[in-house]
Amino acid sequence: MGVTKTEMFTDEQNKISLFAKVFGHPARVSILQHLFKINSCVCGDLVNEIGLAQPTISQHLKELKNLGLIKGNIEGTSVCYCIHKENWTEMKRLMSEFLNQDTIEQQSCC
Amino acid sequence: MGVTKTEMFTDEQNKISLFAKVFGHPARVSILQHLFKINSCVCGDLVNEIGLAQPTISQHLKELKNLGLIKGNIEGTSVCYCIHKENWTEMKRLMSEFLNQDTIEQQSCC
DNA sequence: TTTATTAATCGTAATATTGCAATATAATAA
DNA sequence: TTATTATATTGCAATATTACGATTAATAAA
Repeated sequence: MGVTKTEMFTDEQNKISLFAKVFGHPARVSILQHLFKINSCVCGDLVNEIGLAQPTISQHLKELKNLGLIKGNIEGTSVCYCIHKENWTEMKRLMSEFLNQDTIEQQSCC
Repeated sequence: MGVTKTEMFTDEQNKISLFAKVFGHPARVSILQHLFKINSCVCGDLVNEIGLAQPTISQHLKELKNLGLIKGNIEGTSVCYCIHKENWTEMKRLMSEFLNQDTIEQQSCC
């Protein structure tokens, strides 16, 4: 197996888990933090910044792009990446709602 | 390979990705939502609630327990699970900081 | 004690993920 | 045209994840 049974869950649950999954690797966390820190397009230096091989970084970037969290602009021979702010905001709404479930009531039992 | 090179990342980046990874499966999202909805210990009915086999649910519960997000109390033949509120709050702080990086400045370029 | 009930663990098959060398592609520079 | 540079894609090996049947362990009920 190894295949997730998405059909038994709601769209929201599947969406949350898809976003979470892409954050489930430190390289992708690192890439996003770097893009936020620079706060502009980053061309090239992601491979030097993070210590993984170029094809590996390229693959991680692809996953972030597939989920719409970053966008890439071709600039000559290089590609410049930056955060897709609108989509990030939308993702954040979904994840925050999930994370803030605990603030609704308070009466733990164990 | 298939093995994550954690040694090239900071503790914070690895921690974020570990929490995110556990949210990266809809069954675990669903389990947590159910525990929050009930807002008390849940004994047994998680297997009925979610449509997966008992060993599968047990495995997902173990992962949530390993990260400290839930706790289980043995009650007779059954085990009662609930959210570990303190650890949830701590996790939330870490994840929120990561998610709210976009609010620091605003001057996208692409 | 015997029998049910409940949840954990073991074992295993199927699939997914990670990482990188090799190669391909695309744009610019000489 | 022919390098050169930067990124993407392919192919593959190693490992991880998901799911579940079978079994085990532990308590409760008869």
